[in-house]
Amino acid sequence: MKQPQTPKAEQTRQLIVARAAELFNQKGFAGTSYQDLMAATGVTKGCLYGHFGSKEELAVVAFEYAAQLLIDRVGAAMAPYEHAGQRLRALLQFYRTYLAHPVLAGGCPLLNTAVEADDNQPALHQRVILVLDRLHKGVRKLLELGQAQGVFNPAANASALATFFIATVEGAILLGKAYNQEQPLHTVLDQLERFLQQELGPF
Amino acid sequence: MKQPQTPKAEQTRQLIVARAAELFNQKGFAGTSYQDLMAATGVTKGCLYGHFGSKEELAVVAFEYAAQLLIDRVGAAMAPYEHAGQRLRALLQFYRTYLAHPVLAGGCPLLNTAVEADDNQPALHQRVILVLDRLHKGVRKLLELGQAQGVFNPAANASALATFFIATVEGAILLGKAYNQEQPLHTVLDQLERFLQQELGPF
DNA sequence: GAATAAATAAACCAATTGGTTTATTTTAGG
DNA sequence: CCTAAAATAAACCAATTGGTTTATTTATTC
Repeated sequence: MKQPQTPKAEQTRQLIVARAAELFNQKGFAGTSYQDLMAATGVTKGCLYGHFGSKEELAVVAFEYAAQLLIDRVGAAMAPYEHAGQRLRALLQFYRTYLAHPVLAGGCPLLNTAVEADDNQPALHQRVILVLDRLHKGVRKLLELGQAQGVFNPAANASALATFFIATVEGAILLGKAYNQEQPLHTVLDQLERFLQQELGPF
Repeated sequence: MKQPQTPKAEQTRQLIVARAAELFNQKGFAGTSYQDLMAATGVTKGCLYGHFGSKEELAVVAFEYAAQLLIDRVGAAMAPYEHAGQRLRALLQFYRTYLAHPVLAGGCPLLNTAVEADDNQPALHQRVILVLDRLHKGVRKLLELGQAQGVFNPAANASALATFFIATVEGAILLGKAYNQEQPLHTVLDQLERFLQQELGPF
């Protein structure tokens, strides 16, 4: 059953990917069965296998979809600004609303997939690293932009701060989800902002 | 098959718990089957069911074992010191060696279990929260001790810093495991230490 | 060494797993 | 409207899942 990619087929494929991404994000790879996928997509097993050769293949495509969604949302949050300080504030603000407006039901796909994949799914694990790299590069470039603009302390270690930013934000989401409360998320982001203000200068 | 808890039975039980804790920590709850458990423990399915009524029951006991192990190790790392600054340094040092000397194969059980359980296993999720609370309390008390000893800035928000500490450390472990490198872990912990120095004063 | 407890081996269970195939129906586009 | 593509329904697969039972063997106490 080859799919010569008619518009309709492409649309079905996208629906599958979007719903699968949510399911995997909530239940994990091992915890998601084809029955779950059929129920969530409203599509037949035959149709699923028509589009994706295996659960793993679907999971990889779904993760890349989720990761792109995340990156797009982060980008959109910062898009209105060009001043690096404003962009950084927008980025922090994006994560402040993460529990209320998650990119995907089930929390952060980067966090969830990283944890499950690192010991078990090499294909997914590899993609997680690529996305972490993209995210790190994005944050680092933002900090370097601010340094070039003269608004951030030029002596700050942009790369190390980007690493720290990602770790802290992911930890904050972990706590927020675990407690199902905004408070720990806000607490952590407030402290993170303090720290950044101090390393980069006021922004 | 009731187990009137003879010393031998207790010993077998502990072996099961220890090995199961590692397995669950590596493969997750959904990803671990009784076949896996039998292989890892070297014990029969009948024996497993003799000691634990279900996979979930075993997973809960195994998580509590892992969590206690973590708390004990953290405590042991700080035990040699009574000066709060030294204790805090020991705590940071403990996490610096976390990848090389993890409490349990598969990374941090708190991180792993929190991520998988929050949407799927209410029994485990509940225990995760209890352990996060204990950990938070421990860190907070350490900071308050330092304030009482006059070595930490008394104006610092001990509770918020404790939350921040846990989030950042878990995020650091996440990155270290994802990249399978010590570098991100060290980078994050170095920045965390800088921040703490600044909030608490030099220690 | 006898009594007892613990563990094994293995058969058994119904349900589900990931995955395949095929004939049929639905749908879309030229 | 007709063709080709897409999706369905359903049967099928062997393997595995979590879980139970029972008779037997192995250890461990006292």
